[in-house]
Amino acid sequence: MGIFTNPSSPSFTRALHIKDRFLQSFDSLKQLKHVHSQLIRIGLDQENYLLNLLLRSSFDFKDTHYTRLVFHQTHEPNVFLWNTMVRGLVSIDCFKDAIASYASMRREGFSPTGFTFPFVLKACARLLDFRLGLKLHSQVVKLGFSCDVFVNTSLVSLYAKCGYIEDALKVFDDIPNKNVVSCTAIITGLAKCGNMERARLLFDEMGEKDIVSWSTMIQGYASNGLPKQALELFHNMLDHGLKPDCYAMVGALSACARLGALELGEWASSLMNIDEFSINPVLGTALIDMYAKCGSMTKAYDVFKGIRAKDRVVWNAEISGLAMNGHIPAAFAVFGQMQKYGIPPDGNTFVGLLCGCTHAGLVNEGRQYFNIMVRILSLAPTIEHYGCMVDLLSRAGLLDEAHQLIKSMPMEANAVVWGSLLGGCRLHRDTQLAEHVLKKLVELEPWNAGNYVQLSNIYSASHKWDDAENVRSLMGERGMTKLRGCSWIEVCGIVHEFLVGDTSHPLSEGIYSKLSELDKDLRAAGYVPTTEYVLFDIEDEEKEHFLGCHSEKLAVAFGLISTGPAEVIRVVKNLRVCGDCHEAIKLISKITGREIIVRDTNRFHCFSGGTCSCKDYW
DNA sequence: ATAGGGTTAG
Repeated sequence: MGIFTNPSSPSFTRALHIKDRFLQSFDSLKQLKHVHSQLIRIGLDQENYLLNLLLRSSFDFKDTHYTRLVFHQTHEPNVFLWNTMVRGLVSIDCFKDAIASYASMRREGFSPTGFTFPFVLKACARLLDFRLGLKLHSQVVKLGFSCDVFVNTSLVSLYAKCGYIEDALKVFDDIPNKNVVSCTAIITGLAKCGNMERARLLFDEMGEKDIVSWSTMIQGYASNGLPKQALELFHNMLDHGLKPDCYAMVGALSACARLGALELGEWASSLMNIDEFSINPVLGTALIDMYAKCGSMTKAYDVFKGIRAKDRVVWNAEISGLAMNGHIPAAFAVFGQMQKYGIPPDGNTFVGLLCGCTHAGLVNEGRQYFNIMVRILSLAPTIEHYGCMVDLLSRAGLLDEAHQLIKSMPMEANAVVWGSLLGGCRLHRDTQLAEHVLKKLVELEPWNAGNYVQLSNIYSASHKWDDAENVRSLMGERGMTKLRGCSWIEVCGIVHEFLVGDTSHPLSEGIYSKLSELDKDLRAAGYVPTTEYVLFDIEDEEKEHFLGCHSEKLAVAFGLISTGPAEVIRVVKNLRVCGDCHEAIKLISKITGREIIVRDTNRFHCFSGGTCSCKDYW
């Protein structure tokens, strides 16, 4: 029996006093230890209720040494103390220790309670240990917790995190009293495996929605490449009178980043106290990334400067942003700063740096960074690093060396790597190697129509008519639908979408008359439309007249007629920018004196005064 | 007398 059962005991008031002290927070471990010493002095240091509060507070300081000391000095730990131990270890990310602690608890003969399982299952989920999960699940059943909604929600989350969505669904379906949390757990799992339709059905069926469920859906759309749906839901959430939390904000910002929707992104960020972005590095990173992907590095840098506790991810986002926007010396300088501040770089840091080298064609610098990473820092290069190196070498025309590197890689090359080599083939007009690469790409991405189109174009150009025809019929057999080129432009906070040859826009007439006006100007400037790009074109479209109707041209023309003369025109395209359009947009930037930024699947093209920041390589 | 499950950026 504990001290609180006997109010007449002389220690009762002192125990109450100490209990109240535990309900406040502690500024330092020293303060906590002081209260511990008081417990010992007044002889209450074996009072399990108070010890449990002490143990719980001790985890705030992430000092497992002291935590263990408290626990081991307890003569007769009860199940509350064991649960607190497991929970605390999970809360400080010591998942293996948490599981070990659970094992000790069982060895000591304690039977887990309904509270124990959520903690230990969470540890298991974070370790992605499916086998242990199965064992725990059978204990859950054996000990009679199969109807506990808390325990089952943890199981759903565990299976979903490990990628076993069917098992997760099975557990979920059998939960008798589902609630908003268990629904959110399964929605997370469905979103993770890309099944947003089913996730949405469940979401719409949920009676009660809270900020977590909204945020989960928004984030699910954003990370599954459905940014418009993400933003639509974000608006819905606001209409329901909910204020975005940092999770919803990160989802909305990443959707804006994908769409290149700068104004929307700034509007979204204005819904949150601006200080939050300086205090929370996750939020800050999302905002940097949004600005970077919208081509606005000046603003990204302001955010970056303001973030108080810059972790490695913050630094990486800034470096990558600068690199992808072509500010290479600045990217190198920020890397220098990062080292000065003693933040050790990781693999992602080097992806950013190598991407910068590729952008600027700095072959030697790229080789140096690769060596620093591998030889000095002993970081194992991933396929992304090889992709950057292949890109770098290919761009410089070192196609053989790039091809050799692919063959010598410790892993199988993926489509990105082969795609980089193909870029080099395109730039340096090597159709033979391109044919080889495209065959690989068709194998690796049988669903990607662009590869078939390019391969067939190359066959046609080298008069291999039969091969060309075979590729075409293969496309037909596989029921391929060509991915239609699609571009977005945001004007006054509204995202306008254009498809190839689109005439559905309300201002379509104005857009096309602007295009024919530009056509005259371009011809007067001596521009001759080129057909050689057709060879490597991924959009299989008739080019019956110059300045045809590729989506990026439509979007640019719309930008010209609907924005002020000093505004930057920002277009985002879902495919690589077409070569012909690229030439045309360069000249449009010269004739109109406008700055035009086109982000395609590979990189930024900043057109200004008749040239492009990509130096005609993409 | 004590506690619990679900959501974020590269």
